[in-house]
Amino acid sequence: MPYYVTTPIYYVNAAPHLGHVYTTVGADILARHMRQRGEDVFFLTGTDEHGEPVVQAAEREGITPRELGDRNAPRFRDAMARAGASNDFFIRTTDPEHHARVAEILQRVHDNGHVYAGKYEGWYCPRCADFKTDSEIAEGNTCPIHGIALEWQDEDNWFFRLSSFQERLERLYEERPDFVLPRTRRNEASAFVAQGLRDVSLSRANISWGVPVPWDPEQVFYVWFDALLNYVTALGYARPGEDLTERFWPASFQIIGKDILKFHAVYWPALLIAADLEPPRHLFVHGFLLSPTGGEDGGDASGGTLEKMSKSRGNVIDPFAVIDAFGADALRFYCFRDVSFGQDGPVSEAGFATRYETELANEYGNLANRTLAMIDRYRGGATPDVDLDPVLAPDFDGLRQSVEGLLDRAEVTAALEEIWERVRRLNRYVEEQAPWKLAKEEGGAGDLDRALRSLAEGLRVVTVLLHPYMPESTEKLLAALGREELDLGGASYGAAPGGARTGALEPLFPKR
RNA sequence: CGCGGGGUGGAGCAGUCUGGUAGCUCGUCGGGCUCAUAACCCGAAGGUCGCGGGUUCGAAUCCCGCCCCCGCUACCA
Repeated sequence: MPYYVTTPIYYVNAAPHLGHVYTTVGADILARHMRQRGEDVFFLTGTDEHGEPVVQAAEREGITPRELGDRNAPRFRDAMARAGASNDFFIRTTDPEHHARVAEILQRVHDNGHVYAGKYEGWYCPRCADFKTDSEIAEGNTCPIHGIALEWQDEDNWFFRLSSFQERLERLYEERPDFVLPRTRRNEASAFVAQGLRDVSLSRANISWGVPVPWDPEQVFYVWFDALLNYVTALGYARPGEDLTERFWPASFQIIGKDILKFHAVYWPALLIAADLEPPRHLFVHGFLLSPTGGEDGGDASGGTLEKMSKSRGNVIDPFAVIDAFGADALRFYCFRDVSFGQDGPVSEAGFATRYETELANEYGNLANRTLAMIDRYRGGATPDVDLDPVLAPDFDGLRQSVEGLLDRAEVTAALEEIWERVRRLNRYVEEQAPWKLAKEEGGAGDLDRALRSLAEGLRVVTVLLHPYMPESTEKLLAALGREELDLGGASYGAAPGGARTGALEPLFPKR
């Protein structure tokens, strides 16, 4: 089955931060998991480079918008690679192929009768060459950027008949309750639509940085429309000489943050329908990573209050510093372990340190270490080729199916918890069996064989399942176990035979 | 004002859709073990699940009302 997963495209007017990494890794976990299931996967991320904020950011730095994009887009590309993203393509909205396809699709929307000429009215800053929304207007009706008085103006725009899609959208939410996940987000979107929709302006006359309107080249499309379409346009040119649209559209999962819910849950499906395209199968809306502020040192979540991380609040965690110090796997694990995917939740350096030490180092890393050490010590580095201990079978029975079911709904955190319960189970199993005692007992050899073989097999299963979360570490561990197969079909207790040669392994998550 | 969330032992959360004597992690206290990254395992203390009413044999879970916190309220890519 084709499986297409996307992240939002990131706006190049600022530097990559943890929020970008979070979204991308969430999508990456799904992509990697589906590849393990043998699905035909395409995973897209990229950058959004048009719009007024980019023009202004470029202005401040004395460069052109294109130069700003050319400088910052690679930063995002590199950032995602460092976080372990396995995206199949990286789109930039400045790609000429994207421009061509946006023009083509929106021309179709126009020809289908969903576009009309209208007047956009609002408070206008002549220096910004842009209209301001209520929230963007500073004290005394001035521009927050330039501090000058705003003028009430209107401009001739093209409008998209969003209002005419109200009924179709309501039906979409009704007929496909899982279109927007988690369910609470669907309720939010559906309630918003039920309040009634206004048409939205589709183009801008006063700015030239964007995709020109094909039937009115004096204007460019409003950046949101050009940006949203990336999910479709990329499929047209990601593989040279091949059009993947038929194969992968509609997208299986589009991962977004809750701040852009409206654009994706309302504008986006309407636009697609207007263009004779299908809405995506699922939108998954994640929450924000919150950070303690106002506490003494910001390290203790019990201190101040929790707020969305942002540079201006000075409460950001630098993901790249964490990756440099602990590795991408540790960061990936932490973000999806400590905060339920889909909800807001607090993150902190103290929380990271705790999870790293207690779970990655002590529970998982140490489990790997003691398992390999015992196989080496008691059996010369060969996993005994004997029958498995049936006592563990019930604990692993249905695990793979359960993880698959959860990840089918992008329940990334719940799936991780399922797996982690088995990591703990295996540590308990070691205590129950006490191989060090069996090794000393007369006639304990058979029991010891069985315990070591079962332990290695259980560890292999959880490691295969953990691979999407921590790709590097799990591959190292599987190599040390002598079973490198990643296929999810092998993620059941007893799927791999005994008799593997184990190898040496440095601590996966060394303590600091 | 309207809409959408949330309020669960010291901290952070799950459970609420599909009612059935409250669960997880961290922290605290006590015990066990020695294979292992002084890791691991077991046990204990600690909660009237925001408040009030209702439905029910039975409610954190369903219904009504109220209080407090957060987000959204249209072009924040």
